[in-house]
Amino acid sequence: MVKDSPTGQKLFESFMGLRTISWVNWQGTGLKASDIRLLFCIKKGVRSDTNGMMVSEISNCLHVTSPTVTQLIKELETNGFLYRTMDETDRRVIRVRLTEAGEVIVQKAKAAVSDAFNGLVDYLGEEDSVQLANLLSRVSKYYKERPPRLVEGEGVW
Amino acid sequence: MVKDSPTGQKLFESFMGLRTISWVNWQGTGLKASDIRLLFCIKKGVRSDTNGMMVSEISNCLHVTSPTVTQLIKELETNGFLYRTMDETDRRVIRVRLTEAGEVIVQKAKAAVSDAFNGLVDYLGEEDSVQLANLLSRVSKYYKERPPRLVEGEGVW
DNA sequence: ATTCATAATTAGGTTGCCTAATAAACATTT
DNA sequence: AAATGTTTATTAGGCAACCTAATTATGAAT
Repeated sequence: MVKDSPTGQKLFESFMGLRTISWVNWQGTGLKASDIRLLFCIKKGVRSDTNGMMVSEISNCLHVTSPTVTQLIKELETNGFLYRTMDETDRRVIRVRLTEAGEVIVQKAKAAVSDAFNGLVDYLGEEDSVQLANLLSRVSKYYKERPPRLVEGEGVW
Repeated sequence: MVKDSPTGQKLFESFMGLRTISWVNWQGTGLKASDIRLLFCIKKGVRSDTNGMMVSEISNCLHVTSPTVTQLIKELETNGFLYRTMDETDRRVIRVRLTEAGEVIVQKAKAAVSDAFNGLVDYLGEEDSVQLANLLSRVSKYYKERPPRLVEGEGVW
């Protein structure tokens, strides 16, 4: 028996309303949103990992499958924003790092993010913005801990 | 000169973390997420409009272009979940309404939403859930009022 | 030595949008 | 009334951002 939850419905509608928002205009970088996210992910991951990032680590970080990562990497490598090296101890593994050009793009992209989000933060106010970020983090955490149930049978589930 | 905004960066990361979440499992309905959103939109819009919804109204409601709406409608019409009629006073306009089968699917889908979101609402707590919904509404409103700046020239903008 | 598991890749497909061009009907101007 | 412009929906075609299944190479375990 499913509980009727107006709050749940409201939340659902709110999240759906965000679907088509294009948060940042990346045109200045000449790259696509998915490319930038990948570069951000590597920038972040390599700080604490001098070996460069594995495809599987990136996959986990971005919540996408490894074929998707391979695809993204391939394009960005030919454009010279990152490079791969073989892992020294496990030859199945490749290590991905930013090139100098990649670092430059990341800086540009960060500026674009600031520019895009300053307006929103001003609109919401600093306090509410922080709270929103925290709530959204909790939402992500919830879905990470509790992956969606799989369906079989005839009901809605 | 762009202000450095850690709050903006945090918000950005939080929103990006939501990207790949599949909020509701619609398999029980046999339809895709975009189909369900369209049916919800019509269900909502026709309450206050006995004439059925125009393509342009749906387009506005879902924040997608009218060719996208036409495409969605076409599929759902052949599946028998909605039907079109010509407007009586303006022959350019078509009016879209749910069929009985469409109404049934909408009810099923609403149950699926409740089922999917009850868990999240429990996790966040009722109060925080409501607050989150409100904050997200404000975000939507911000982007509706203030469409993204267009780019030209060489800077990040 | 064989079997199993893991890492990355290749190939091909789907979803969910988009833009540009077109057709039909309505509205406005001359 | 005719021409022009505008609005509505549609058709055609394309792209971004993912996915699954199958494959190859290597490493780990029995």
